[in-house]
Amino acid sequence: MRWSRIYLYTTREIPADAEVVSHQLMARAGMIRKLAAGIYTYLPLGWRSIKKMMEIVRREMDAAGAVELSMPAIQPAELWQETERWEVFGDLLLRMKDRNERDFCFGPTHEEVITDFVRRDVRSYRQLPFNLYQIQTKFRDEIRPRFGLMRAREFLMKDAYSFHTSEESLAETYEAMRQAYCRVFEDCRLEYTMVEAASGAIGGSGSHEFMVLAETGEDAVVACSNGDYAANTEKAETGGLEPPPAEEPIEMREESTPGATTVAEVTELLGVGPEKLVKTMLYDTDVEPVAVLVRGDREVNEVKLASYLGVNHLQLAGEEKVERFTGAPVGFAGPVALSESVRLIGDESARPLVNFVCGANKADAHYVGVNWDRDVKVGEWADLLLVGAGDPCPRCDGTLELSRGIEVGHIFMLGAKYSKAMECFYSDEKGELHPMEMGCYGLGIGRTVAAAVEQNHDENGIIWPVPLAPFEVLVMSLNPQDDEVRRTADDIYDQLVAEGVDVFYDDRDERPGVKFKDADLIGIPIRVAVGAKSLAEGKVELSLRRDREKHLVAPAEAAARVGDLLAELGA
RNA sequence: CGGGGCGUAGCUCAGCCGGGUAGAGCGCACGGUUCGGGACCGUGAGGCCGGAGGUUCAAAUCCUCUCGCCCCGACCA
Repeated sequence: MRWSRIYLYTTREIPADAEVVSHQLMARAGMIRKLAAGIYTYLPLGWRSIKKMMEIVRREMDAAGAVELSMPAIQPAELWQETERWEVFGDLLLRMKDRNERDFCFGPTHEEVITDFVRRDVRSYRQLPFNLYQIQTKFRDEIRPRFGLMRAREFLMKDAYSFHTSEESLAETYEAMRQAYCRVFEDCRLEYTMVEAASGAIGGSGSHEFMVLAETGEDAVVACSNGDYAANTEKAETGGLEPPPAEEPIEMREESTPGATTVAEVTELLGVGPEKLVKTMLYDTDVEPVAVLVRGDREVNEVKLASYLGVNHLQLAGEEKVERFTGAPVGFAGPVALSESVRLIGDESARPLVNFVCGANKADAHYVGVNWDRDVKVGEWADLLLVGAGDPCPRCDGTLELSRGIEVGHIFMLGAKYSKAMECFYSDEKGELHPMEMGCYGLGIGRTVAAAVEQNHDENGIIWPVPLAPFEVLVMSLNPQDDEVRRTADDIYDQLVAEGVDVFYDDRDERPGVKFKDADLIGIPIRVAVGAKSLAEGKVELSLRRDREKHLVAPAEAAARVGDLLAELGA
């Protein structure tokens, strides 16, 4: 492909709304352009990288026994009402009506659609298991789209769904998918990690996320320094915090703490450490108000809390509600003699505390010397802790480290959640009906490509890993008005094309400086520069985008040497 | 949805506080000089100042409403 023929315009300016480097560089390199919030055009250069990503995914899905199909993007409301997700998804669903006023949505995922047609076709255990996938445009009306392709509203995703007669069979396919995902991200040359994940609104038992590690990642992940545990912080557990030293219970008494509404202020005033405090967090849920007790120096994990309570929505109670439940302004809530209408749940982090401090449910006062059972009874204890760096590993004696990642893949063992709700049954050998066991496996195409840019760039532009590069080789004529230069560059380009090399040719009538800058920006891994200077000595220049080290070779050898370099890069 | 910010040339932005001829850089067109890391000189085109209403002799500028975009938060198969 020649630059003069492709539609490609780079820019020096960073678009005003591009915040993260992948968005900035892909926009500047003429790969993507925003049409509306979270909605992007993939320009020819960007589309080439996207297509490469899709081919890698197809190859691995096919190899793992999945079969490709394509389902509708527009889906009728009735299916979503069967699983109650028409309500659960809320505003995330882009809803629309057809001319007959029937409700539809633009599919954000396809569990309902696939379960619907599978239940029409599949009757017998003999037809199971199978695994179907598609690569398709999805739409989720995110509250806050951002970061270019990393968090778009309209996006490309590979989603696969498997159907089984048993959990064992599901586990087998789940494992095959897990390995296929690892191969995909390895094929892309990305630094990634697999973590245990919270399964969220989609439901199900087991779930893993694939995270590409990057500073700009929106998810926090923890990993044990010994490598035997990694999880999304939304779900991560700890090995249990160090218990406080044993003490004899002392008498509970009230202390005046005027204006001390934060843990820091209370501990300062009373001269105790924050780990001696019990923080009482009041939450509003769809069902009932809840008070969560957590050690003063720690935070509540709201995802764990929502999943423990089995609710979809939950938020910290507002000032008014806090006053209504505790009879005190925000900052003085405590479990002692708290309103009966509030469900009291203790986090395990607070359980071992003795003689602790907590709010007195009245303004400007805290209790000290509080003890469980004697002073306050907690009916429920649960793990609701947000893990932090340095916490003990739940699997070994290592400690947990925090890092950030971009969620590029997520696989779930759904179990029978959808098959039950939608009556997707099969009959077994005895003719008895059972709901099918299901798995689903998502992988963000555009997001992975953006993640690759996050991980592979420098101050001059993108440094594509070969598998995702829009082209593998760039030939540039530095002085196209010079006949010999142009002829030599043409020859090398033609030769590479003839050899089937994935080559791009900057044949534009531009100054060398412009071409070098553009070459760095679009980040094609191998560069062949043909210019009057080196050609006078009978040479052209080969270099890698990654190290920019120049190698002079005779024009006649250029194509062969490019082949060597490609082989070295494992293309 | 709550808090904050921004909509002015194709792009990035000044001008707005304190109302009075609409600007810069980049890009684009033309001419010339250049030609190995985003050249230089000259000339030029290009704007309903997001939209609607209001105040005023006069509005990019002040007021009201509205639409869009961005940031922080809540949310996220």
